[in-house]
Amino acid sequence: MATSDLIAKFILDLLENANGTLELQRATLADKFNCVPSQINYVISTRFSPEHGYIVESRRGGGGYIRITRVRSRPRQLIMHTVNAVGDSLDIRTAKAFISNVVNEGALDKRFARLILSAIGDNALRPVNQEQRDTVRASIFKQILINTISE
Amino acid sequence: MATSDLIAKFILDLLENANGTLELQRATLADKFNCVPSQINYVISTRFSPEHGYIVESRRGGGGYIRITRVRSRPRQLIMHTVNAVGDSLDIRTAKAFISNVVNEGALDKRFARLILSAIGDNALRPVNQEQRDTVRASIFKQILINTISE
DNA sequence: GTCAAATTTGACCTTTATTGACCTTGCAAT
DNA sequence: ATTGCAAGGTCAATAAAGGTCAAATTTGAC
Repeated sequence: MATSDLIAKFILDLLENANGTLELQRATLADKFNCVPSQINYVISTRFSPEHGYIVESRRGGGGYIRITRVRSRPRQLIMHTVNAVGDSLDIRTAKAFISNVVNEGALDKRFARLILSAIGDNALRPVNQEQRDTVRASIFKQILINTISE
Repeated sequence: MATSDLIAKFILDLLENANGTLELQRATLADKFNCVPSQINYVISTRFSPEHGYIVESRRGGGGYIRITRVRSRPRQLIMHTVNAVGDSLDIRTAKAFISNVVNEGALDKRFARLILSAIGDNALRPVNQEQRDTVRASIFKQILINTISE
């Protein structure tokens, strides 16, 4: 397993035990995993972004820290929030982040998630030219989410 | 026996021992069989596609992998039949007909059906211009159906 | 023996991870 | 205010995977 995955898993564990919020020292953590400090930033920005459902705050200087907080909201709300967060354009990476967040929060079934992914994946959108893909992706994504909660 | 067959057999064995799911390194495997890495893709796409009942996921970059999972699927024939019946273009009326047929046959859940409809409806495809819509619709539709039978 | 399908190869591309040099901010002792 | 250390932040270069596509070759049916 890649170092970044291990770090992410470690943070996830901490969050679990700490009931959704934690503070960590970048240098210390980097040391624990024998990596450079900036890799911690990499992990945080790729796996603990707002799209993934986390808020990250930090402070530099003596006694500095990085605080990660997991945000939860009720399913319907979360989905609407997600719909609103998606703009007119959506790349596949960001889409994946949104989806995994919604799944993690229990607001969406895994099977649905996979189905959505297949609908907005590059394979399905092959007939759409590159410049338009992200726009179409955003549209489909939002439409599906909206339909998911209606009824 | 052709190399591709040997590779396929090897993967099949691994799947057997690993109870239906496995992760492999493309380069390593290619090395083991003295072939170029892309031949692994060839084997996977010709013998472990969703149509054959497998889900393949992968990740690039450091610590990358290819994961193959064998899946159960009962109403596969009907769905595959439908996939094959859809050409390169699909208007919304025909799509609805296909979907309701599959639903009536019990091969697809109603909720899934609704989701698919919202993904290929004119609302979702608004950003796509008229001339291209049916093409895109066909592509998304097939992609979703194929993914539906895996899982 | 011919032709189409399947396989094999390789050049080139994209994505993800890792690393390190350099930058900014906060705090506290002068 | 100034200075110095203690954090954390940024960004670009490089490395480490896997993906794609089409040309070349082999195989098999007829």
